[in-house]
Amino acid sequence: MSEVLNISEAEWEVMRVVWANGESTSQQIALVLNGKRGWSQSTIKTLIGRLTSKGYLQARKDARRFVYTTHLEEPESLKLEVEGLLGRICSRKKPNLLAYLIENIPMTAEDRAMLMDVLQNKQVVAEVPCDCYPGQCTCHLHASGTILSNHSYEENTHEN
Amino acid sequence: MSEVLNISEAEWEVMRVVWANGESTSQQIALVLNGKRGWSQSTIKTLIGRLTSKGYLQARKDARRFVYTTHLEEPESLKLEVEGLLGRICSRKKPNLLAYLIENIPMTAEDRAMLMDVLQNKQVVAEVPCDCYPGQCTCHLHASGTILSNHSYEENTHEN
DNA sequence: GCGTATCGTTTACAGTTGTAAACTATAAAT
DNA sequence: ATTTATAGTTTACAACTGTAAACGATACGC
Repeated sequence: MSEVLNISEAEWEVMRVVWANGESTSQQIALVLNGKRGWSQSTIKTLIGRLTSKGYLQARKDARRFVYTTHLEEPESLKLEVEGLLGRICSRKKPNLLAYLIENIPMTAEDRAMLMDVLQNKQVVAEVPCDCYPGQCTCHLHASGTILSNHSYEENTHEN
Repeated sequence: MSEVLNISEAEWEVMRVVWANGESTSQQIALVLNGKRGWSQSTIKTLIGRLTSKGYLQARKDARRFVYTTHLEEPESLKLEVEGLLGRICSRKKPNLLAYLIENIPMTAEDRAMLMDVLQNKQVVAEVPCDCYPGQCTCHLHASGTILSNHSYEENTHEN
């Protein structure tokens, strides 16, 4: 549960059907995705084929047709994808993104309470280190000013 | 600030340099990305070219060279990307993803307090509606228990 | 047994992405 | 003026994606 997934957007649509329904035939998948995206059976077959060779779907012969299953879990998969995206920004900016998401994801009172709880139990650190490659984040711009050991981005709100 | 971005992974690396340094020449960008990814100047030029034709970078002639800038903001861009990913799962599952992120994103006490605050002020809804296409989410499987009006996918989970 | 519907497999083909060499223009150095 | 360094533009090319038609095998209806 930590390698990088290689599921394209279109392939993801197929995975969702299998995640939602468990064992699925290409026909069932095609039914859903023909409705949702207008894709032909051919297209679905191609996508299933690709997912199968990538190892994300398993095919079990059942009488005349194949039944497809997956060992992947949807939540895990999405986590991997999201983590991939989060790797694109400085760690120090991630809490702000979180704030944005909290503001924009609709939730019930229970959800909120649950998140409250998670947040309350969250371990914090004294400082979140900038993990960007120098030149890709303003944290580093002033970092080497006086070489002051390791922490050195106290006034990053402005640059030159 | 709401269209879908089309910035590939490699292109994003270029954007980060411009976001971090503001006006940048291809040379500066190449310096950073040669260090980080080992890419040649040629590669950088290609990426810059693509970003420019996509309209994500603007080129201003400065003496003999071009200076590149962007009108995009990094946080906005990432939000768009993340939102794209979030569109891949049922809205009802998003709060759980949030919990996961809170648990896994390192933050300071201030960050946590800030998020607490955001959470405390968060408007909640009585119920988060499932926004999945039928057949791509289990929410729908049981949703039609007694209704059976227009939708007709109640027994797709099995076929002969 | 023979046509027909149904699967799965092969082939197709254009667009995007990663990665870069080759080519061209031009300014700087001598 | 000629070489050389530097910047940008064109061309390249394989892998991956989106989308599907064509082909082949086979089971079902009659």
